[in-house]
Amino acid sequence: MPDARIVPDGRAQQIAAGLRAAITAGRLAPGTRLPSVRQLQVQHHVARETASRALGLLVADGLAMARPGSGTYVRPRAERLPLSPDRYSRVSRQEAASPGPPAPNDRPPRAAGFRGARTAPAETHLAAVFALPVGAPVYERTALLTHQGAPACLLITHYRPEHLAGTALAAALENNGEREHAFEVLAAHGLAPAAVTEQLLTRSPTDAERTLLQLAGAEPVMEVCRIARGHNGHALEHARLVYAGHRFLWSYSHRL
Amino acid sequence: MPDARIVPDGRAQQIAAGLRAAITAGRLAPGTRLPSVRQLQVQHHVARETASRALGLLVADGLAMARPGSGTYVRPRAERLPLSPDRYSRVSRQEAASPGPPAPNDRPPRAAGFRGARTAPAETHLAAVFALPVGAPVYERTALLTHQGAPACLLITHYRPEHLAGTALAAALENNGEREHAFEVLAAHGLAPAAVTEQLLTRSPTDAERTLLQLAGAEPVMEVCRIARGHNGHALEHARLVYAGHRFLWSYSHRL
DNA sequence: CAGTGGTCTAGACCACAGC
DNA sequence: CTGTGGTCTAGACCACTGG
Repeated sequence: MPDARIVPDGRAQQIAAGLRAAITAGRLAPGTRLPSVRQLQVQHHVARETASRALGLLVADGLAMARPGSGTYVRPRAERLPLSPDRYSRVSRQEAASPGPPAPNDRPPRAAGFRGARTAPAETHLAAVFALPVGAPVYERTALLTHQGAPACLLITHYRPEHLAGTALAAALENNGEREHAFEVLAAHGLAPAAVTEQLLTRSPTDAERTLLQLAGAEPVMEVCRIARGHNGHALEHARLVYAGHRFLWSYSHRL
Repeated sequence: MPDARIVPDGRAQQIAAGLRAAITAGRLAPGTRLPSVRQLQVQHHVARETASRALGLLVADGLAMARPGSGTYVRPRAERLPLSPDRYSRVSRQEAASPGPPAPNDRPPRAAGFRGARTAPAETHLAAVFALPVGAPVYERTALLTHQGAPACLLITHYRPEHLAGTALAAALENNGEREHAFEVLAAHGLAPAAVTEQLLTRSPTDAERTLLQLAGAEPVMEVCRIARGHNGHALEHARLVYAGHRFLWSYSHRL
């Protein structure tokens, strides 16, 4: 029961602590190359394995990234981009007039990387959302969204097939992805969402997510399940988004 | 640039993969003791260190927990408790009539463990929220909330001192914590919140959080900054909550 | 090519759990 | 007391980077 483990000691932890302090204090700027395994080995009079473990601890913390064959580098710390439901209703007048400081990088993630679309059978959860029988066909789109040039979010979206199959809306969604939010495309085709519910959870990434989102060490993902409904309450869109958790900030307001 | 690392091989990874499959497939029930380091060593003809690393990978994944001197055990997977802003306005009629299945464990976390209260000087962010000069005194409460007997959430709450200092409200908040949400206590004293904004972010826990919340491996925390405002728009409460991220699910609805 | 991180080995010592 | 996980050592091989 006494499972304490307050603060583990050990040579590897000590070496890591020294570097960790230097990084968080800013003495080692992002992008700087850390001492190599062999340098740490002689500096601290430890075995190679121990020095390697010390750097491994920093990588696991997300403070550093290892590039085999090159070195271990201080990881740049990205600012968190706020995401709020306002972005669903706000018209994208981003590039309006002034190129001033108020809008440096507050553009939501846009599609890039792979994209795909297909018709797939609905599993139980999805079928319930759309009030369809299990196994009924649904229209599915997948995308990898990027922000500031880096992968930011995996996206799987589902639609009712009768809304999309062979319609202009489907083509519009295909050719979009770079410019405007899917909600704007839906609205332009007479399917404006009237309400959105979002469920958020945080967890460790899978191996696939870790590589696709370029996550380091123990950085978590934020998994968001979003359901958009029309004025009649029927589901228009079901989206499952897996964000690189360290790059965003989710903001919600509620009147009591 | 080609930083792929699709799926790392290595003996330790292979051994871990076998156990991981057995766990996720349910062949190894939660609570089961995994093979010991020395058993794995002879079973797979590897060095002790390698077998130890294999178990370490499972612990890092949150699939297992190591109890030194005893063994390594399959970690119980907790259900996620949904949290939605509804809980702020819902009257706590939990123990009303039927003890049926609809309300088994959907009670929000309640205070337990340490609690504290003091007056502290406001730092810049807090001062801005309360429209006070930096360094002005604010009333601060800390608590460790538990759910189903396990630590669930660290809580730091701030209030304007004139609302609390030496009032019945302060005493009520002190003596509460077990029964009702702080908002109900505030409302009972004429300070009913009219709007709430919440900012959520996910990150790796600090060492202190990892021990206080009994987090295993790479399990992330969800950090929530909540600001409750009265009808005049002035901040009534500022709360910073750090949840054990794997045990909850945050739910929000929004009308467009 | 020399230097990098990643991994494995065989052996050792420690602190702790539980009988 | 035996078995447990945790850690360190000294040495080795590998695949890779980058001049």
